Amino acid sequence: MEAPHCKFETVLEILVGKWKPVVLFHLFSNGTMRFSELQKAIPDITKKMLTQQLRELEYHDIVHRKIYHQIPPKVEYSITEHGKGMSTVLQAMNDWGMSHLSHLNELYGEERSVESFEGRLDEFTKDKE
Amino acid sequence: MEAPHCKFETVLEILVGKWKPVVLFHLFSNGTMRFSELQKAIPDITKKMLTQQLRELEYHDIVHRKIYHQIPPKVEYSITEHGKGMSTVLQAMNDWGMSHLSHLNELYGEERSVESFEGRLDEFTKDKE
DNA sequence: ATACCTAGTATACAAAAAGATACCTTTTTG
DNA sequence: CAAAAAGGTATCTTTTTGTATACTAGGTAT
Repeated sequence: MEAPHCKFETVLEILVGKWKPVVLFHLFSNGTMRFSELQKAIPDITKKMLTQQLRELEYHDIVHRKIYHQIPPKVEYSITEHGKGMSTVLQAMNDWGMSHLSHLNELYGEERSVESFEGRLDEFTKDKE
Repeated sequence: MEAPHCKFETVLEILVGKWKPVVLFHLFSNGTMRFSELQKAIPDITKKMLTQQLRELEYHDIVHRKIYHQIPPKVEYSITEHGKGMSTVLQAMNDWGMSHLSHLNELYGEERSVESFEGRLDEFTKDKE
């Protein structure tokens, strides 16, 4: 059975936040991106949220922030070496996540998607046998 | 560099929630547990929260709920077969998480812990460089 | 002189998640 | 008759997250 001996919460700490997955996705895919490029890539995010999520990732040394002292300002973000080490974990999460999605499809039918989880949950919460 | 091609969010969906990690930890460790045993194992959780987290895990077919139709009621929770398949992911998260913790310790000093992340973040948010 | 550029910050507000507390069920025990 | 037992639900309040909007800095182009 292999009980995991706790502390996967550390990874959660890093990834939790509405926009962190997308931000990471873009940085992992594109390498180095400016603040404004990230904004364009994630149209619905506000500056405040983008800044916040980036700062949290920077705190965990997942993302590096390079400031060019110019006017107008230029700031580039990229995945740190330490951050790259997380990619195997993300890959593992991704792979199992995919198979989990098809498992959910088997259970609840095809008209499922990650976004519609909540709606389904309500129905489910009602007692059944 | 190996860019993870997205959708690790599915795993986040399952694990996010203040009490999910602890609940899973106990179920993975102890096998089958009654509602009240979980409550005792996690003293600060309220019934409402425990129920909610369990229902969400049940929805994802990670946790199974077995009802004994007795008075007083008896309900047992356990990890499903599908849920056991997640243990490798949790293990990966756990392992990298541990190394990440020591990395943080190198960066910020020993008086660090998972719980004190936030306090540190505030200091960090202020511009540096 | 004014507008524009980028990468933010400040402030106020709305929405979502979590906490506190009380109540319900049905049978057995005192 | 009242209390206890286990596993909840209902309702309300508080806390945490996220959104919307306006504003800033300092130099360049018009």
